Amino acid sequence: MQALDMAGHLIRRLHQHSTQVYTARTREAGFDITSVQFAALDAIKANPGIDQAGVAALIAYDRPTIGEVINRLVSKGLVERAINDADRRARVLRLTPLGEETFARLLPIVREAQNAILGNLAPDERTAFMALARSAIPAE
Amino acid sequence: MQALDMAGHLIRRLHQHSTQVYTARTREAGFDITSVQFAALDAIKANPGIDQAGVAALIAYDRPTIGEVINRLVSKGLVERAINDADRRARVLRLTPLGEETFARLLPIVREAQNAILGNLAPDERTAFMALARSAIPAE
DNA sequence: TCAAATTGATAAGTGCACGTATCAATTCAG
DNA sequence: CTGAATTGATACGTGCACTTATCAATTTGA
Repeated sequence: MQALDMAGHLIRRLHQHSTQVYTARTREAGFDITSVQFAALDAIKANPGIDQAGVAALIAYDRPTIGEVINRLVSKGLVERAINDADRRARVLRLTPLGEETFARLLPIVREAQNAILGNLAPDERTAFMALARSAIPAE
Repeated sequence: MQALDMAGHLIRRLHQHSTQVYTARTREAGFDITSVQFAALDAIKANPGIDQAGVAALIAYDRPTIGEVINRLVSKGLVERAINDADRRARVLRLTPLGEETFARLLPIVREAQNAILGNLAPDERTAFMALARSAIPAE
């Protein structure tokens, strides 16, 4: 068992833990919005009129994945998608009123989940971890 | 854009980066074995005769996922699966000779990839990161 | 001892995550 | 100005990752 203490394995375990905490907290609060969907909502809220490729670039996903994520957000009534008249290839995205309201209610829960994710670390360790993580991630 | 600097998002980006480095290195070397498949091979090599549930527990996956991973390893001829006569529910797993040989050739490449994954960190930062990651992951 | 609980495996379904390919729309270069 | 390259979106395929459900085999406990 050499794999267990490799960086890649630890990072995967962290990601697994992070996802489980996120899902548990948001479900408890009555939401059915995955972390990718939340990130997409956040990007669209901050950049109304952005297109799908823009969202993908902002939150570091590939376009096919984001296309399907947006599909789910549209079918949940949280996002509206329209053809951009200036560039007819692009789909202009905006939060619906329900999307705005849902995001506002979800945000504090997601924030709280972040503390829980690093709940095994002391406050100064959390800061150190976040700084190291930021450095380790390649620029783009 | 509040999500970008949240712990969950940083961890996801790290995981994405880690997977990309692993995949690039192993593909370059001519292998088609994912990181989960490698972890499973490692667990089976270290514990010949282990069953699927044992592998899942060791490397922290759910049983259905590991079942499919083992399927792929069996169809690649790297693992053999037999019914355990002592407990006929269980499938006893072992590396085939090809599995042994493949693992031996793959191991140094995977090890090298671990350094590359944390390539943006200085040596002492890597140690610190690994220690914080270990602490952050829940006990079991 | 035998019904109940547990355990190992698998099936079915959802949702990423990414590579590759394709198509349409736009931009750019000669 | 027009053919080539680029860009936005989508389709398709693979491989996780997990939940829930089901079934069979085993263990257990009254």
